[in-house]
Amino acid sequence: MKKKILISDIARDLGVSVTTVSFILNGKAKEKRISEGLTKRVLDYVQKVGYKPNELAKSLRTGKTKIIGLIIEDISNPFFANIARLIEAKAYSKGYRIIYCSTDNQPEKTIELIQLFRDRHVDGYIITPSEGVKDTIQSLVSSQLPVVLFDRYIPGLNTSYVVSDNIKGAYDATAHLAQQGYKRIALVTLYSSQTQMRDRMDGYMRAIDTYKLQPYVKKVNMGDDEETTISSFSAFLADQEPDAVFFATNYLAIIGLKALKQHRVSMPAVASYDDHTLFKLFTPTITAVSQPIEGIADELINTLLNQLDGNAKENRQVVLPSTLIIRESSRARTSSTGN
Amino acid sequence: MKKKILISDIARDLGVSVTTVSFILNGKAKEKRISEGLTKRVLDYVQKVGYKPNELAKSLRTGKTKIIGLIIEDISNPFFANIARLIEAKAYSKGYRIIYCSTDNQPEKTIELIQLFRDRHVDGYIITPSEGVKDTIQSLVSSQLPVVLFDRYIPGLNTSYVVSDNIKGAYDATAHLAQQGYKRIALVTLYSSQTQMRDRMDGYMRAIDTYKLQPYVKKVNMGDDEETTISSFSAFLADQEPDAVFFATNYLAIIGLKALKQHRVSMPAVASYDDHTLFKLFTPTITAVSQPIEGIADELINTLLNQLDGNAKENRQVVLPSTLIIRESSRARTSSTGN
DNA sequence: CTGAAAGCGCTAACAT
DNA sequence: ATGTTAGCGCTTTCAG
Repeated sequence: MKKKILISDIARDLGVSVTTVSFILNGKAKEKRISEGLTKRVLDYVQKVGYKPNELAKSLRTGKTKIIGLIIEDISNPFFANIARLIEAKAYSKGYRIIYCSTDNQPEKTIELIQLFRDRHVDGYIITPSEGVKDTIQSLVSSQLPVVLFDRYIPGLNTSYVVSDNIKGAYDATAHLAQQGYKRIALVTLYSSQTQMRDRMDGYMRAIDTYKLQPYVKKVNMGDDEETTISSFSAFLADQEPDAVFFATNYLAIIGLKALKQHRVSMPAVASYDDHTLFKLFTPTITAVSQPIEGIADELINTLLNQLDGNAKENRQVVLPSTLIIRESSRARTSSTGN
Repeated sequence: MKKKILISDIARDLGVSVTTVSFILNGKAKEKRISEGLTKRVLDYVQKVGYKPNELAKSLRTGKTKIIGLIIEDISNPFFANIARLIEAKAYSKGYRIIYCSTDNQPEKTIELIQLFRDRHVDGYIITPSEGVKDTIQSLVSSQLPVVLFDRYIPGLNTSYVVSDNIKGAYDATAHLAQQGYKRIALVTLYSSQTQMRDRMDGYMRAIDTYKLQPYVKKVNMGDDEETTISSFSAFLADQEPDAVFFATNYLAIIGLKALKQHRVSMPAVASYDDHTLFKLFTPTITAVSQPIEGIADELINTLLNQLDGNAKENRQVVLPSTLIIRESSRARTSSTGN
């Protein structure tokens, strides 16, 4: 149907040189002082025949693809999905396209994806680094490629990043539970030394210190199947009998809620880092630390575009505040429940 | 850090021609009868210096990118997100990469994305078509590009597609509600003439016919903000007083549940097309028609790979069965509720 | 078995 | 102001 039409075709048809057409097409008509008339004639003709330059050839020639690679932990987590959507929209308006992939937080997959994006010559990278990818990211940075990390960063690696204030967010949630009268406040987190997890633990511990409580920490394995995690968590509940539980991520909270629902133990107070649609609909509604999604997306794309434009003197390291959203699940502890 | 190394570099270093290296790299050593020894020597060297061919140049030359474009309605909907993940994994194992984007079901965005992918010369397309993109898809097909639609298809356009049995799924859910003793069973759906919506309506109506009930249909606008939809739905509930509601999609159900939760009307029985994590956690748990996600992903990728390999005599149009998952929200109607 | 060379479609010095 | 032309890095025909 559509015969592929080339820049040389349109040059020939119009009796001008390809250079002229190329200049006009790339908005250099003014700069190269090409006549208004000709410019318009070319543009109109291009429009008419529906000429589209071969982006592959263009990229090969210029070394630019106008593509940003977005490598995130899990596209099916609403937190990441929403950030992805926002970034996509913002990048789009700046003439960049996004291609994204999920890592499932697996180092091998992350490394492979970064390699894939390198092969495809993406212009810049936005990454939620999993553990064990320090070298790979390092090599990106050393190759002068624009990179900005988010949700977590890599200690000892000087890159740009955008994260939320995990310490304060976790502190606020824990302190809130303490203020509501809960005494045995547990933290449910992952076996993970990633910065966001470490910081949430830190925030939790600081609040525990402030209120002179005892810590109860349950760690679970990211990779385990849901059944295993549920029963392990249930065992923890039975064993430690916390009267409040703070989940370090929304997917941990969801698994926890499943466990609570299944095992019909008496419901402790609950709070979670990261918000989720479910939290507004669960009975009771769930208190959560909400990250500033829009702000994170803004900072990410601005930081990256800055680097892409070459205006990046230094790396930007942004920490944005989270907000505690208080819902039913952290209602003040009733005396009847206590002793 | 990494000096970009070219095929000519490795040819020079090894004292052979680029042709030889290229042949070896592309697995044509045997075919071209290049000595085992040389083949190994080249491969080892390539390995050692970490040579990576420039995929851009390769694509420009061969006209193949080994990339599949995945254009879906909404990556933040778990149904689509999960399918995307499965497709990604399967494509990956066949040497294809996936790049995906969301359309928000907007025709303009869909058309733009298809154009973008065309510009990037993706080898094949998997698309959830929004309304009003018939011509664009047509032009893809006419240009002999491998395309397979899913979740819905475009009537009057002969393409491959993979959908679930929407009529039967909706029929089953509605019939189930009827069998449980509900009399005023409402359907909540979108203003949309897309095939999946039309078919779900159809299935609902057939069940209504079978059980000699009256239909109650509420249509809402996809584009409206949540508030508007909630109040419009609440008005419908107050006005029509259905004793059971069947939602045509999971996001409609979620909005509906929010409305029910907010307005504290007496809870009707509820069922939804498409499952969702939330449905297992809501109180009551929500009955849902679950689509065979794995099966859909399998069929999609197989159909597309078939076309990519050129073994596609004809278009494949696959309809997969859905499964009704009965949960608490459709418990038999109690006499106390009735009259 | 291996090498020379012609492009894939485009951009941008360089020349005019 | 516009045309000529040399590549970007790779694959692949055609000759040895």
